[in-house]
Amino acid sequence: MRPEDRSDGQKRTSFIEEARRAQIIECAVEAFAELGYANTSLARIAERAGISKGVISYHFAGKTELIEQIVDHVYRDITQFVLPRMEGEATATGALRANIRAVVEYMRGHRDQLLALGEIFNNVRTSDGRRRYGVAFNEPIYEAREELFRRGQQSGELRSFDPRVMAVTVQAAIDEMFAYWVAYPDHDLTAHADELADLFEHATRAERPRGTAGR
Amino acid sequence: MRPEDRSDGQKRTSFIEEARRAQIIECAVEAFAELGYANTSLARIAERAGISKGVISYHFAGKTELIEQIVDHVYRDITQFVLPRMEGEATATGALRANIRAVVEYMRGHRDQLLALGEIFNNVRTSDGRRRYGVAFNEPIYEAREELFRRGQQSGELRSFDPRVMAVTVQAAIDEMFAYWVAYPDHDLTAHADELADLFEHATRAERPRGTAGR
Amino acid sequence: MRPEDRSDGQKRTSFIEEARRAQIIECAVEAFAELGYANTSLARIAERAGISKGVISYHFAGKTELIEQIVDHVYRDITQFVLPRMEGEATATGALRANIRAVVEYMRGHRDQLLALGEIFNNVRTSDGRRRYGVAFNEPIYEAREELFRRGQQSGELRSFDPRVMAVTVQAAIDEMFAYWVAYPDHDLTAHADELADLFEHATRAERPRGTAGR
Amino acid sequence: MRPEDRSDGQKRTSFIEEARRAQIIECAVEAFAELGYANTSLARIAERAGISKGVISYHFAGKTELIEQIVDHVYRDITQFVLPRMEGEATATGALRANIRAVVEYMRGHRDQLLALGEIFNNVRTSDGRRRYGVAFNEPIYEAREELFRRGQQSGELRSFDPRVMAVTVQAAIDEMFAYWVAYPDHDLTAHADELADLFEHATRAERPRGTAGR
DNA sequence: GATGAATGAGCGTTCATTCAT
DNA sequence: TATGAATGAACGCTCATTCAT
Repeated sequence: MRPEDRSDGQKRTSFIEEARRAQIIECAVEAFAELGYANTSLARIAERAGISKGVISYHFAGKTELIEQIVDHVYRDITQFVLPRMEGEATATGALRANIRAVVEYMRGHRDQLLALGEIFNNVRTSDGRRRYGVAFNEPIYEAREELFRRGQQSGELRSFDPRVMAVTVQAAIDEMFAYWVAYPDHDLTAHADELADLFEHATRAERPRGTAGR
Repeated sequence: MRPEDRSDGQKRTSFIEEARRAQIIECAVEAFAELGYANTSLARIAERAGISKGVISYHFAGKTELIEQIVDHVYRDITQFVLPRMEGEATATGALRANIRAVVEYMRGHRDQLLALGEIFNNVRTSDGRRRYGVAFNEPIYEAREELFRRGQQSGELRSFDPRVMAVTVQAAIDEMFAYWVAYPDHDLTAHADELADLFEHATRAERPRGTAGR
Repeated sequence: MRPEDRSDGQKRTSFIEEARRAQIIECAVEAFAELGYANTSLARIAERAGISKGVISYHFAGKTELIEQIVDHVYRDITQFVLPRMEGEATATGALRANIRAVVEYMRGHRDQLLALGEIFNNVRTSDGRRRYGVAFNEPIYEAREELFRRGQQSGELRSFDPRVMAVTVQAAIDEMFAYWVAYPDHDLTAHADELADLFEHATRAERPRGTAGR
Repeated sequence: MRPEDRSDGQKRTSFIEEARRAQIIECAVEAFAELGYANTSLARIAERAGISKGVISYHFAGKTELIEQIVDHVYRDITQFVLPRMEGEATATGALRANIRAVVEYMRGHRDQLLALGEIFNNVRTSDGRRRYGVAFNEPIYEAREELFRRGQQSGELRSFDPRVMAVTVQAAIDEMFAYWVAYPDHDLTAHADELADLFEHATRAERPRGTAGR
């Protein structure tokens, strides 16, 4: 029985327990990133970690739980990295630019994590065949960005558009920037990020009224 | 033994042969779309087609060839559908809008095909572990769209931006629109398409020179 | 229904029928020789013959009958070649030497046939797991050679030894000469054959009585 | 995952691991001997061992490794048995006779091992279609026997003949003696062995010079 | 006479999982 | 805590054979 299951609530996880879990998660991330979802078996992960295959089953209830832990771990990591870097921006445009830059900065240091997350999102299914981590999993991100756009529209900074479509599209643009960089590692991420920021600035900002130009 | 490509080019495949191959491809597309790549085995495909598992091996050299045929089939289909609908547009903005609308129209009638293509693109790997259909597979699309943007920039219709980033981002926006619609089948595709067209119109059109308005 | 099955006894096999059967047997021999028994399937044979797989099943009751036909064909061929070349030899030693030389001559022109025969002998089993063509299949050869040796012993040409062991060993020596030549195609078959003839001459000839030497 | 060769060389395989491997090898030998190469599948071997099919794949990297282990095992076994029994023989003729007797003695107790080895030698091929264990695999035996004959020729004990042909023929004679005994289990192996020893003694010993006898 | 099409069994292999130690 | 050992299902694929045309 793993310590976590203890009912007395004491010392739910030992240090060594946590270290093993972290090590396994790390190796699993590497495996998913390098080999792809379909080619990543528990045996391959164990091989990378230099441990017996059974150890994974001991520390995680099954492949499903291991994957959930990976998703949790990476998601928490990204959020902790990106959110602080978006604070203090007065305008929606500024916040979006900061958002994109922060994500790009994260990408550089966490290529494997993001690749693994992508493999998992694209492939993991529930037993009834539906995606386990569908678009719906992005809802928090969409909603935050929607809120950002809505405030910008209310303040007159941004033009009128569907905030949900814009939020979804921004995410798609960022994700594809990552995929493109993975495919072409020499690709200039910083330039791409700036282009994206410009793109969405033009796409969202309020238009100066045409008639007033000659005033 | 299936009749191989004859050197004289005559009667390469019989009618019944083609029918079976088409049926198998169709069922495979359904399976990939519904079950996802990792859960789609030849047995599952055969089950859907109501045939014995070995029949697939009889008509296709292997799973690899079946997948290649699916990719070829869908790619040819989508190209034949979209390209004609983009002709006759004078402006880059108009062409892009027509492009988005055509793809949306295709999506409605070919949800499974596009889903299957996505599953295949995201998962198929060569024996050395690299993606079989990587971003590079989108190169023709990127280049066509780049050319469109470049001509728009030269004519003064569009502002200055990196055409490659814009091309990549347009594709990402379209792909994500599809994924979003799959996740939320009640989502208004037409409205989304129009929003995208507006978005990229704002993002790409030339800015009226600030100084010339005689303020 | 194949013509052979006709009860009226007329024209049991047509010319074209025989030609096809001969062609299939020839290609099967090649396949067994090149690929080995385990890798030779009806499909592979058909491929070599440039015919559909089903044709073999049409002309032969099954793989079993095809193999039987091959054995019959090759056996008859060998016998027809070797026997005439052994006639006219007065002594047992001379007959054996002629025998070895004739077989060697046959080997040179029928490498594949002998290889195929070997593959079949070593591998074909009856349904109860026993060898279909065991050592027992060599009985006619053994007996003929035994008879030769026995006559040589009666005439005083040969010393006293077990004719059966000698007959078996001669066959083994010839078979291994063939295998060795197959493995080393540059090996000098003629020299090997002469060595064998010498070897068995020394091994079989009557010894001059030791005591009489000083007479 | 089976514990691979550790770099520190410690505890490479557990006791139970070795026991299972030995058991599987033993059952595989039986299966090859009884059923023949083509009819021996991992499933059949597992059936004999009373274990699940996957267990074999767990203990051996694949069918190839299992077969290699069988060959290694039997080869080592036979060498350890025969070599000591050939020592202390002063003459080449004596050594050869001891050799034949030792092999016969081994045959009696290891019928299946030798049968299995034969099945494997005659059938296993590399992926390019060539024999995995060809005649070349007998080279060490040939060379040792060649050396024996050569020394006998130099000492004047043996007549002049091609040592390689003689070595190859001796091996063929021994192998065929085994095959004959397998086909006719009541066959008198001891008598056969003595006949062979006589045969090769006559075939190899120096002839008394014809002229010196003072006829 | 000949063929394309299909079948069902069996192949070697990989997998996630279980369990006694 | 950790592991080696084992399992049974499923995988992609090949096979000899059957059969309607």
